[in-house]
Amino acid sequence: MTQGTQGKGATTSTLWDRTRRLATQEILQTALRLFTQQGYDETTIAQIAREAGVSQRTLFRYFGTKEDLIGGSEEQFVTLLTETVRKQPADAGAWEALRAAFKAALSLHTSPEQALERFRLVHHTDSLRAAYLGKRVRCQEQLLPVLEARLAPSGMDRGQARAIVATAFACFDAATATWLEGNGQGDILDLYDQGLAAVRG
Amino acid sequence: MTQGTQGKGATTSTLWDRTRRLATQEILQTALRLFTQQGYDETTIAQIAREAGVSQRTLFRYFGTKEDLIGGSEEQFVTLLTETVRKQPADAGAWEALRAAFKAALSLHTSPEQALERFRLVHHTDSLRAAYLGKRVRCQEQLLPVLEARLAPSGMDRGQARAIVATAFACFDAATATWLEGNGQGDILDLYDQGLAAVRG
DNA sequence: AACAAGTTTGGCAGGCACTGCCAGATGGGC
DNA sequence: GCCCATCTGGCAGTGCCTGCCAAACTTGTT
Repeated sequence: MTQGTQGKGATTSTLWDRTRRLATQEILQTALRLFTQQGYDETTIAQIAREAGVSQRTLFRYFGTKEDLIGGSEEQFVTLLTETVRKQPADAGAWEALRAAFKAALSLHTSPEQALERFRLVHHTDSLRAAYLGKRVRCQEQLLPVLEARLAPSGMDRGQARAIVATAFACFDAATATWLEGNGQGDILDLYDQGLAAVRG
Repeated sequence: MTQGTQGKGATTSTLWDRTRRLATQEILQTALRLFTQQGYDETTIAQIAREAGVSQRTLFRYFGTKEDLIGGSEEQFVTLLTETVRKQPADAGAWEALRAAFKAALSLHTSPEQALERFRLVHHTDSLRAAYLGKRVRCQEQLLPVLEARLAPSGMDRGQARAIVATAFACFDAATATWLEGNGQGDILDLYDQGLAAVRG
């Protein structure tokens, strides 16, 4: 609805878009800084807005909720996951496709340190964790139809496909939890493989 | 903290406790009725309190949050699950123990119709679902140490145990989702078995 | 360079969940 | 019947979030 005549231009040159991008980054950085400094619940929207130099009203226009100030948008995440799965070779099974999707998702983080910091924050804050889990199940639901095609040849019904997707995400979560417990030691994907091996063994 | 000199008496005779129990039921019923009638988000605490005949302040003393007005307390749930697992015979594997725990949890519902209604409500309301998922992972975490003993002989480490517990819960959730999709057709535990079979190949 | 049109912003009022505080009502033990 | 412990209700206040409207700004045109 915003820019209709943009075609596929690489650098969106309009001043509005640039300012918007800057403000987004500024807000996001400020929020993350304050959250890690004094805790999520102890940080108010008013404070973030003040220190980021925008009004509360504008902040809420950029990010719908306080929880959104943590991670990339859910939409972006869903797109990445579904596209990655879709791009997998036709002969790849559902498990491989899901693994590839997780790998792609993990590569979004700029550094393991930042990932650790973020995971820790989400993991230790009830409201944040709940919000994350909500996004997670919505991702699962979006992924289900994409994977059903890959599972139909094996004679799997919808319910079983759902169980497989849910299991993959569960093992991914378990892997990040274990990774977190070890303060970022090792590779999340390795932990994921080990967990899945224990389950499917 | 409330009654200390109660020992293990069956009928708590104090008037206070009886009134308290009555009020709890009244509030719970009113809330569930209003939620199903007009939706969770469209129902305010003020309305529930008014129709249940208590003040908002008292309602919040009985139930800490609006989400708590839906299901049994998290504590009760955790206790049931852990106790059930603990009571399983020593030679039962982790998977059987978890299955038994889910079976026990399912038997808490008074009727499949009520269970369906409740599940539907939780499933369709974002905030409720997020709260439920939060409780769920906390249950997982409490269950982990109980199951670790059962898994140690197989040479499973903590991370793998976590993956197994997470997978069981994931398949349980997938089963309820499928059950919900079929409007309560079939048995949740059967769906759980089918899902787990698909996962464990 | 000024103008018209569309978009974004900020401030205000308000709703809702939730909490701390304090006075008043109520049940329990003597 | 009395005192103490507990519970209740109302009030004010915080924090997240939304709708609304006027002011400021960007853009394309003349």
